Amino acid sequence: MMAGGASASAITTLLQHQRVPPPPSSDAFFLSGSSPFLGPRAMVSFEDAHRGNRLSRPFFRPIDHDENGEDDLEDYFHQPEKKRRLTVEQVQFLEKSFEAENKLEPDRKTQLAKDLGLQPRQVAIWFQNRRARWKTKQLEKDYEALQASYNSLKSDYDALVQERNDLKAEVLNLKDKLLDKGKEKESSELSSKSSQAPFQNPIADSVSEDEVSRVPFPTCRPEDICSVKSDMFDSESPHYTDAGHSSLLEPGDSSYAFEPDQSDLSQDEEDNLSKTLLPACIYPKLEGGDYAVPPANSCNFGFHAEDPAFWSWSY
DNA sequence: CCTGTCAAGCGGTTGC
DNA sequence: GCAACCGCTTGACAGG
Repeated sequence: MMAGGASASAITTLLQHQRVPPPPSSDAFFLSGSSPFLGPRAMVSFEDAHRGNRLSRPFFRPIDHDENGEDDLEDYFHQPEKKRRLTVEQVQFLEKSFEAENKLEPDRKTQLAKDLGLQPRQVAIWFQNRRARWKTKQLEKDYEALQASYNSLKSDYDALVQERNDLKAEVLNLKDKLLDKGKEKESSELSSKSSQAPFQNPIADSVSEDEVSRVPFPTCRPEDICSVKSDMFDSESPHYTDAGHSSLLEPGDSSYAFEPDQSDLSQDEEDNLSKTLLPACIYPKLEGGDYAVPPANSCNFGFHAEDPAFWSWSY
């Protein structure tokens, strides 16, 4: 934190080149006298000097204005307020002070005001505005970070969708082969055991063709999966568990940020996806809402694409 | 003339 | 109740 006392000399050093004509005599009371920050464009308000009077007027006329006699002085005090920017040096010093501490204690405010030749209220206003600007920039940074995170997750998600579609096609293909095998077996058994009840293919009877893609996962036992799965899956893939589904994909709301091909996703799946794909790190707290509670490792989806527990949820 | 920036105004909120 | 703060807005000003 920058002590106010140390600032005066720094300011003097910084601005010893800047000399400003004295203000109108009637204003002298409000000035801190020798401050080198009384730049030509500095403006202070009567408001603080005359408490309660909201009419504000500049203490200083810009240096490029002529100052000729009482008429001008009269005009000066009756002109509507003209806003004047703080000098570069004033702003520099305020910036340094802001970097040290973006909150303004009363003591520091009065010291800064004295050092800079400003009204304390001006210093307070400058800090208010500066905090607002800082917040705006921070929001922009956060937005950019969110955007980058979103793009990354989106591309990951798209890749996974593509992969899932490929796998689904492969499963369909293998199911067709199973059906063919079943029919062959049925015909051979019919010929050899014509007196017995006909073999019933569990898959063919329980799943209609147009619903083949919606076969509930429990009908597909892990060993079945292992037997039909492609070499895509490592047979030593570590953790197939029945609990895998629920632990990875928690129920959630339907605030889904993406607009992917959702034609074959159930609402629950979409919700789960939204939870999985939008972790807390990119979930700023929304007004009146709570943070979503994503899986702890959801930044990488919390699972490997090869994990059967993962790919099973979509079938 | 348009637009961006900034000091300041104003109303609402909060903490003491 | 008051002071400090915040969000939003206004008005002056500068630069393209």
